[in-house]
Formats: sequence, structure tokens, C-alpha cells
Amino acid sequence: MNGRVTRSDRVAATRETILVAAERLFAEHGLAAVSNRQISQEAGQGNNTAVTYHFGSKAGLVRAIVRKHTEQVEEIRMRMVLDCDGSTRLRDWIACMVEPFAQHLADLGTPTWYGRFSAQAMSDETYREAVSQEALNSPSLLRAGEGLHRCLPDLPIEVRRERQDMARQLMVHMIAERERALAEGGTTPRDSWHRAAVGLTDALTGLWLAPVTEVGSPAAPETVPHGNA
Amino acid sequence: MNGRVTRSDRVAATRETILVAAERLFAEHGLAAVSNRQISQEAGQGNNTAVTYHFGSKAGLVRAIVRKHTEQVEEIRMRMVLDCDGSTRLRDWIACMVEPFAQHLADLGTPTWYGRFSAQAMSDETYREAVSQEALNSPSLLRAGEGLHRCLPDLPIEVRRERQDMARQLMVHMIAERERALAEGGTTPRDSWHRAAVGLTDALTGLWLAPVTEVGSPAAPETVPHGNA
DNA sequence: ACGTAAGTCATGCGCCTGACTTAAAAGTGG
DNA sequence: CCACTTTTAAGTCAGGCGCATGACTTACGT
Repeated sequence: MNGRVTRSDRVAATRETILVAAERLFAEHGLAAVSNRQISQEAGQGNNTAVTYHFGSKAGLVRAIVRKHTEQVEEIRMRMVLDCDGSTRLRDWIACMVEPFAQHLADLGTPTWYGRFSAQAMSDETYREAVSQEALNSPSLLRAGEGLHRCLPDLPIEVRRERQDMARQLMVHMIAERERALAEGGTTPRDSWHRAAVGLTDALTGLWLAPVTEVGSPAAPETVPHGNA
Repeated sequence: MNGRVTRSDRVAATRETILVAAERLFAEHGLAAVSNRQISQEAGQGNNTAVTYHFGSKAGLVRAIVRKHTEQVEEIRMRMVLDCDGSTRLRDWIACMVEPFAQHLADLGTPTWYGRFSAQAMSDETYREAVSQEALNSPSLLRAGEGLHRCLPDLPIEVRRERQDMARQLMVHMIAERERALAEGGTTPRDSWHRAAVGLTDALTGLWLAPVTEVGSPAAPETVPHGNA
């Protein structure tokens, strides 16, 4: 409550510095390519084992990065999910999954690294488990999932699971790709994170609404009812 | 044309051994986590510089792996594209993109590694360029793209590009995930590569057909007041 | 039949890594 | 004000890495 700099403040600052440095290095060079030493140096720490000291291990560090952002995304999403309460429009619930992530990156301002970091962490055998655990067990995400399910009650359970995976992969990797394009100064088709999220939501809505082909039966109809867009 | 084992036969065998070993190690541990030494040893080569010698660099090795499989996929896809000639069914062309990859993995028999390898290579900054170049400049793929375009002539060019990216990401990562599940002996929702491809094709058809939301005013603020400032 | 060049092997060098040890610095609580 | 704990700094160590080098083996062309 006073202006004094306590010990825990300074420790928190050090941890934060390490988190930020690690996030950037990871995003730019990949998780496996960045050593704990590099991270410590980049964070201005003289000790080459600062990462181990503060986070136990590289995996612990990765988890901490994910948690930090997840908390903020969670806040945005929870508000959005509450707004959508009772909605029967599929698109609303899909937006609840996509928009908060995009919004969070927009809030952070250019440049960001968490998008690329997420994609790399999810693609890496060593950390995918930890990341999923940290990011997927979110109350708001579960509620959005339920809302979505209510819009598509007839979708077979396996197909739902399958498309859940698809949606996750698509969201993370497309956001990472846009972030990369931004970082490289290239042109992006959508000129804001919000618009990118709209494009993603469009596509995911189509994906979820796609009719399920029964294998053995002939081809699916070409034109699909996109009634609720 | 006698039965003798020529030198070039033995060299080709060595190269192939290295390719196979590398593919497996890469798929299981990630590109960055596997050293050229490990690959050489795994391939039974006494020399720790075998990779450099035969492929110039790790990037060259990665390219060679991609090329090897791309050739076979290309063959399958070209046949399929010719079959679809003149078709106006969107689904046909999407299938031309998905099925050959799945078919190829099915042909290889369990276990396979190329699916996971592809996903990792595409997610890695260091190699994504080389991989794209190797895999995306395929005549059959371009023709399928044209066929697909003809089915959706009114789709804005930026959206088409965007969804092309989506389709690629989705295909590669979902195939990788299925391969991973197979390798770990877990249950997979679809019980064959073909059926998995059908599920993927369903989803992608919906994705491509999804209506495009026009975002209203040109300048949406990037940082949106969610809640209150 | 023999010289040459390609392929393979073995080894050493400099660099970087994570883990570990030791010591200094800085905040905390009696 | 002092003993104590936590945090940061600095340095050591064994091991793995890519790369360069040189010797050995062997198929091929003349």
C-alpha cells in the first residue's frame, strides 16, 4: 500500500522480465532452439540458471507464459460468454472462442509474440500436454462449448470432437500466421485483429455446419444450408 | 542390368536409410531437437557428418524428405485431378487436396511419420519456406486450385487466399494428429485414413462455402473498450 | 591393371548447453 | 543493529553439438 519497493515486487519484476524475453525468443526461434541461458541473458540476468530458479524448468516457464495470457483471455471471454447467454445462434458461440484471443492480441499492441508462441507450443510434443492442460480447462471455454453444442444437437459425438480439434488447430495457427505477417511488416488481408477474427469465425461457422457424409452413401450435396449466418 | 550391387545402389541405400531415420526422429522429437549426429548414428553410419555429406545441410535433408513423399503424393493426386476434370462440384476438388495425402499414408502402412513430420516442418520458422516451396509448387495442386476456384467464382480474392491457408493448415495438422493417435495406440474416431479424409473434406467443404461477413465501417478501432477504461 | 574420385570412418577442435557450486547482495524480522 | 533467508552473480564442469580434417576402402574409367 506504500510506495516502497518490497522484495516480492522485485522478484515479480524479474519473473515478468524473463517471461517476456522467453515469449519473444520462443516465438521467433522456436521452443527447442532457445536455451535457458539465452533467455536469462536476454532478460538481463547474470545467472545462467535464472529460468530454472524461478520456474523450475523450461516446461514450467512455458506453462507460466501460457497461464499469464490465458488469465487475460479468460476475462475477455467470460464477459463475452455471459453476453451470449441463451443464444441459439451458432456464430455467437464460435465468436466466443475466436474473438477473445484476437482481442487480447489487439490489446497488447504490435508487435505481439503470443500467437506464434502458442502455435509452436501446441505443435511441440514436449509441451503440448502442459499447454493444453493450462489453456483448455477454462470455464468460459467450456461454457462456450456447451452453447455451441446446443446449436448442433444432432451432430454425432465423434464428429463434434473432431471438429473441436479442427477449430482449435485452425484458430491457433491462423492467428499465428497473421501475427507473423504483422511482425515481418508484410501485408495482411484483414486490417485488424477483429476483422481477422470475423474471417475466422465465418470459416468456422461453415465448418461446423457442414453436413456429415456417411461413408458408403454417395457424395454429399453440393449446396449447404447456411441458414443461420 | 545384372544382379550386381553397384556403388550407386549402395549410396542410394545409405541415403534412403538416413532419410527414413531422420523422418522418424524428426516426427517423434521435433526438427530442432534432433542433431545430425543422432540421425547418422540411427542410420547406422559411423560418420557423424553423414547428413552434411549427403544432403549438404539439415535443411537439405528436410527438403529431400519432403520431395520423396511429395513425388508419390503428386502421382496419386494427378490421377485424381484428371478424374475430376471438368467437375463443378466443389467437394471433388477439395477431395483432390486431402485424399492423396491420406491415401499415401495409408499406402505406407502403420506406423507412419510423415504426417507429424510435415506438421512440424511447416510450423518451424527455419524450414517452412523450404517445405512450402517443395510441396506447394505441384502441378496437380495448382490444377485442383483452379478447379476449386471455378466452383466459387464470386469469392473475393483475399478470402480465397485466406481460406486456402486455412485449408492447408487444417489438413496438415489434423492428419498429423491422427497419425500421432495411431502411433500412440490410442483410438481414432475414424477407422481408416480414407474415412478421416472424408471427415476433413466435409469440414473443408463447409469452410469454403461459408458466407462472407462484410464488416461495416472501414476503420474499426483496434483497441476496443471492453468493459470500461 | 591401376589411378582416381567417391563414399565411409575416426578423431580433434571450439563452442554452447544444463546442472552445479560458491559467493555476494539485498530485503526481512527479531 | 544483527542474524537470516531469498535472490542474483559468477564461475566450473562434463557432455553434446557442428564442422574440419585425414586415413581408409572400393567401384569405375581408361
